[in-house]
Amino acid sequence: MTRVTRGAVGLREVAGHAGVSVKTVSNVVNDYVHVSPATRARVQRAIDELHYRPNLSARSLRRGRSGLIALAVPEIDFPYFAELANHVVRAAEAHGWTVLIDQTDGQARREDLVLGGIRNHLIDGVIFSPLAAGPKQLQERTDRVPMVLLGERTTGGTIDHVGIDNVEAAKEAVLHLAAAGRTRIAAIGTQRPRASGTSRLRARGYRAGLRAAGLDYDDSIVMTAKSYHRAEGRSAMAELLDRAEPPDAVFCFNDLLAVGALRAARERGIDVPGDVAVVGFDDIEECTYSSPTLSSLRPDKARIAHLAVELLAGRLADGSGPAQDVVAPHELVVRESSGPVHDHGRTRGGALSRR
Amino acid sequence: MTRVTRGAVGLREVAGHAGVSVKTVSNVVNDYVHVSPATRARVQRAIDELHYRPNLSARSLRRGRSGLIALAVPEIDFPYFAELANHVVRAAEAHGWTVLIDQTDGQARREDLVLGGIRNHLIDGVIFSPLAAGPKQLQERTDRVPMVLLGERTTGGTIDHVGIDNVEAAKEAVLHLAAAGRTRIAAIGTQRPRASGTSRLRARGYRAGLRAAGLDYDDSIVMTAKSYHRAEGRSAMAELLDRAEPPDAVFCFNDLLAVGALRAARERGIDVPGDVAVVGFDDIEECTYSSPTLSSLRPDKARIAHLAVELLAGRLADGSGPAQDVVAPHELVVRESSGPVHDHGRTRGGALSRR
DNA sequence: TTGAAAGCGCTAACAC
DNA sequence: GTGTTAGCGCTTTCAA
Repeated sequence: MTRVTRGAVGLREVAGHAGVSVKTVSNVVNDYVHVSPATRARVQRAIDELHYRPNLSARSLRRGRSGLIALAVPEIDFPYFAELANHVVRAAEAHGWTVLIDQTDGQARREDLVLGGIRNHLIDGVIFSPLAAGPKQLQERTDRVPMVLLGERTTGGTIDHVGIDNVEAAKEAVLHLAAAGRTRIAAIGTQRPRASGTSRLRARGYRAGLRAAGLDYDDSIVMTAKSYHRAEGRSAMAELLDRAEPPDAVFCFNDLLAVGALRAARERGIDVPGDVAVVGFDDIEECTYSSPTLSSLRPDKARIAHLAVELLAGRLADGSGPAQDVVAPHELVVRESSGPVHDHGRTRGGALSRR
Repeated sequence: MTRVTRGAVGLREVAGHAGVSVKTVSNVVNDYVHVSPATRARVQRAIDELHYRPNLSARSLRRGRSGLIALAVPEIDFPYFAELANHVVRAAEAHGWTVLIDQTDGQARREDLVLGGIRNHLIDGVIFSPLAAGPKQLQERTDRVPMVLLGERTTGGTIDHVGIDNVEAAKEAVLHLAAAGRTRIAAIGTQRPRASGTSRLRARGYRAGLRAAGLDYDDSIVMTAKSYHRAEGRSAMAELLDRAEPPDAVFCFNDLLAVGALRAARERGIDVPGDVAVVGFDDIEECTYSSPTLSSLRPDKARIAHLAVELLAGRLADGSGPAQDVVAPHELVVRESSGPVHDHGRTRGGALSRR
């Protein structure tokens, strides 16, 4: 086959144009030290004139590193994941890495692709927030690409993990509600018994919180949510509020559920926090602007992203060593939805509530 | 240099294991037809046993196609861009493409990198939503990678473009407010005079709407916004409401500004829509759940994403042809924030408003 | 239907 | 400080 340039200008063309060898051009492109200023200038001019750009596929093949990492999340338009992605992109930048988004929809089939190394040798590492995949699938992966898991800690896992203490965080939320005098605290967001992920941990924290507050666990006010979208929170809350004995507080396992719950309350003229307090989880920006503003558990997303990227960096520098498990801090942020009930709030709540 | 396998298993190893040539394995991997079932089965078994995964960098280098497209947006955690990214990822999937996120922060320097072909030969195309880059920069790009622009149409551009009719959409929003009897309609979201992007188009539509409704343009109630974040909307609305003659309606150039505006109103006990109506732009999901729910202009995001991806696909199949400019549909969605004022709303609004 | 071999553009070992 | 060259793993032309 004869040389076909495909119209692309490569090192060779630049070298020819500058009257040097490809190696020298490569040295300039890669900012190597041992290039005389004069040569460097000449090469740089050739690069500019020919609009040369290195072929990253070729570089990646040769170096064995692509400078790409994948972020595999259920849905990029979930505010939590969008905010997290933002932080991951920024943290990755510090290493000169670009982030590639893998949207799994939380489907087992698509998560298996991530675990199976669908993008082998194209990405240097992957940050993975699994929904369907359980500990077994995670252990059995055959892929060699460094991986950092987000979300639930796979007990005894061999894969690096970054997360917050979900049980403790959920417990804090419930204790906060109890301390505010709430005695009938519902939960929205449990999932099918064997579901992996954070829902189980938050449910455990919810029960622990009730216990610590001396409150009884009432299965009838624990609502499952098929997904963590706003619509699910709305319908679950609607069901709770339409009961004969509605709760006086609700702990939602994420903020979208909580926003949906606020909506359901508003539609019924039920005052939050006057009649029912609401606490969410994730502290997405929407919490600060909803009406009422939404109390929430804030995981340190920037920290999580930073830690995940640094763990990857560590694996890339030195693949060996035991799996690490890093716990990022969290914090309860109290806002109107579970804050002190003001007089005018009470009055209005009383006037409007219970239709 | 001797063969260094780096521990990775390649076509060669599979071929050896299966007792066939490299070409045959390649044929199997690429689902070519002329492979006998027996051979295929044998090769497949070798692939499974060795956990072979094709090296995508090598494939990309050889084929000249990577299967990667970039989506370059200001911030991925802007709900509009997150939702758009979701649609782009799905649309790209239909072509077997993976999406890589480039976050520009709307900074000229970072947008120039996109235009300069920072990821040359690594991505097959780029969907770019510029903020800082003007028509000049866009025209002068030296990169050969197919690009589709989102947002403002660069007049007379040589680059494919997908967008909605921003002027018409903004006009509709204003006419809707006028039809509801509002006579003092403010705007939030203009930017510095020479700013590119959609803000100028929406400002033009705003003025056109006022004119069509027979209302005067009042510069004093047209608020600039440095960015399109919620906080900006809140402070701009606060300023408007604290005036001696506050507006009776506000058109915000995006939904985040509108959400911030709702917050400012709520903080002052001013009823929406009783005292002031609010309309946003983008129709992010948050609109459906805010209190009150938010009227908004809905660009068909799925359509935009689909069209952008298809334009790229067209360029990849046949690079030639004139630049295309496709207009996606939009629709005004009226919700509580600008809908009819109900009695109980009025009463409550009256009770609470103007402290 | 399968095999042999060239070469995509780059980096890095080695020579000068 | 600069040049020569092998080869990363794959696809593809050409031959068998």
